[in-house]
Order: sequence, then C-alpha cells, then structure tokens
Amino acid sequence: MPDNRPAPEEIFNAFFLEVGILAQLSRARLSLRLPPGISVSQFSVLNHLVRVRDGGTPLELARAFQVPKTSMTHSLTVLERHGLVRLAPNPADGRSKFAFITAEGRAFLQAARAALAPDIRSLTALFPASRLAGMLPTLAELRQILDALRDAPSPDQT
Amino acid sequence: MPDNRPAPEEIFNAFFLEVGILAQLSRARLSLRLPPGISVSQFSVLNHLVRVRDGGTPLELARAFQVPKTSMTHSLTVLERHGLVRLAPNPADGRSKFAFITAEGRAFLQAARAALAPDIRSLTALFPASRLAGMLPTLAELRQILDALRDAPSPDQT
DNA sequence: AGTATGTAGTGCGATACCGTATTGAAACAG
DNA sequence: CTGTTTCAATACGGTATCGCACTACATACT
Repeated sequence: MPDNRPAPEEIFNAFFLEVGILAQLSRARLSLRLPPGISVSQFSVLNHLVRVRDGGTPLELARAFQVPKTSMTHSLTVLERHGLVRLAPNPADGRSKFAFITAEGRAFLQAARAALAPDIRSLTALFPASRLAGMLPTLAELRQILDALRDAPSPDQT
Repeated sequence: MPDNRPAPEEIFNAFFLEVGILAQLSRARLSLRLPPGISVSQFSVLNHLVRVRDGGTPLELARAFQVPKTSMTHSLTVLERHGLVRLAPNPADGRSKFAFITAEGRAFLQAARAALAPDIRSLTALFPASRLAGMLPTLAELRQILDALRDAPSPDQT
C-alpha cells in the first residue's frame, strides 16, 4: 500500500485550527452581547454556578475551567464587585471559601441569554442544530482524552 | 409527538462549550511547547505566513485571524523583535507594509513542530485522527456561516 | 505539644489583548 | 491645486491572564 495514513498530524492541525477559530468567533459574538465590564470568562463562571454547581470553592472553579487559581480569584472579585456572586467563608475550613450566585446574578444571566437568543435563532436557520448533536459525543470524548493527557507532559515513544 | 425539537439553544450551548474547552486545552498544550516569549498567537501568525500566504499586509493578517488591527501590530512587532518576520514597506502604497517570514522564522517553526510531534503521536494512539477527519467539513461549514454572520449584527426574526 | 509538609486564597508584576484616538498617506471632488 | 474623505498602521490606556511569592490555615508525623 502506498500510504493510507494521510498524515494524522495534518488532520489534528486542521482540526484544532477549526476549533480555535470557532471558539474565537463564538467568544467574540458572546462578548458583543454582554454588557461592558463583564467578560466572557466571568459570564462562563456565572453560567457554571447555575448549570453545574453553586456554592463551590474558587479552587474547584479554577480546576473546572482549567485556569490558574489567580485568574479565578480575579474573575470572582469582579463578579462580586458587580454583586453577581457572593463569597462566603467555609466554616469547616478556614482556608477556603464558597462562591454563590446571587439573585442579581441569576437575573443577569437570564438577560444575557435573552440577548443571545436571536443569534442562536438566526444560526439555527442556517445550520440545523441536529447536525451538531451528532458531533457532541466525539468532541466530549476527545476533550476528556486531552484533559487526561494534560497531566502526562512527556510522551515517550511507545 | 411530545417534543422532537430538543432545544436547539441547548445543543448550540453545549457545542460551543465543548469547542471552547477544546480550544483552550489545545492552546495550553501548544503554549507549553513554545519557548518563553513567543505566544500562541504569534506562532499562529508564523504558521499562517508559511501555510497560507507570505508577504501579506498586517491588515490582511488581522482579518484572517479575526483580531483587531492593534493586536496584529503587536504580534508582528514581537515577531520582528525576535527576528522571525521582516516588515517591508509597500512601494506602491506608502500606508501599508508587507510581512515576510525570515529564515530564522522558518527554522523556529520547524523546531516548534518537532517539539509538538510527540504530543500528536500520543494523541493519535488514544484517538485516531480518522475520527476527526469526518467532522472537518462540518466544522468548516459552520465556521463559514459564523464568519458571514459576523457582519449581520441584528438578526430580526424571519 | 511541636514541627514539617501540604493546601486555599491573594498581592504583585509582566505580558497579551483590544478599544479609542492619532498620524500619515492615498483617492477623489471641486 | 486644495480640501475632504477613506484607509493602513500605530501610540496609548484599560482589562484579562498568569507565574511567582506570600500568608493563613490544616493535617501528618514525631
């Protein structure tokens, strides 16, 4: 056979290039819909508190988003300054804190989603969501693999 | 039927969430492999010069990457400071410049790709590239739609 | 108890990114 | 030729991100 392995490196490069562009485009779109002073990262944290878990510690949040602790500290500080989250001390562990979303935070999230809805609608008109649904498991699987690989920094040839 | 339209909004949210995480993970991985002082954005610009077009103007590059002109100016300045690109004035238009990759730039790119190859290999071992190849056209199509939508900021219901 | 080690959060400094305003040059109308 | 408009690039300022180092607290070990 001549070469039925068409350069996996090229495929991965192309894939990550597309993913990067898509992430940037969607991020820019979202950023455009958010009020000034709130960044996409901060919106994402707020979203996480509602959809995944409320009352987690800053470190848990940092791990969930794969960002350094210091970045999460900053995001939470901004959100707290805007009254969208509340930081409470952990009575059982004096080192840690809990992050709760406030009523204002939920209202903010609702408003942001409403502002985004027209975009989603015009997008579905051009690209049915069902075509994406099929890719979701594959993407999630790859994400988990990359996530696991994150802790294996030196891949020897095997 | 009860509801065969399972909230396109949810699907898009989940999709963009996965895409965002994947982009961040791959970006972090790449950043880890680059020498300090060179960011992923700068590497991407260098890559673009070799793979897509060399000798383009900063504005063309900014459009290609969907970033503000100022960001591209910054990236090019850093790359030029490292001797990886060369900026030449456009003799036909005094306002614009051309960005060329230098020999050092090509060598740098080669080294960066070599440093990244082990990651790709260990990834293919866990996730065959062929599974990604099938998704590429769909991703590219969605990317083009999002790109086109970028200039249609107010989607009325239709 | 007392010491050593580990962990959660943060202050600080450096860099990247991007919006705004400015500079310089080209294109065009009169 | 002159004034206006348009456009490329950049200077500047503000925010996000992150590495480093530090404090405070918790846990383990002797």
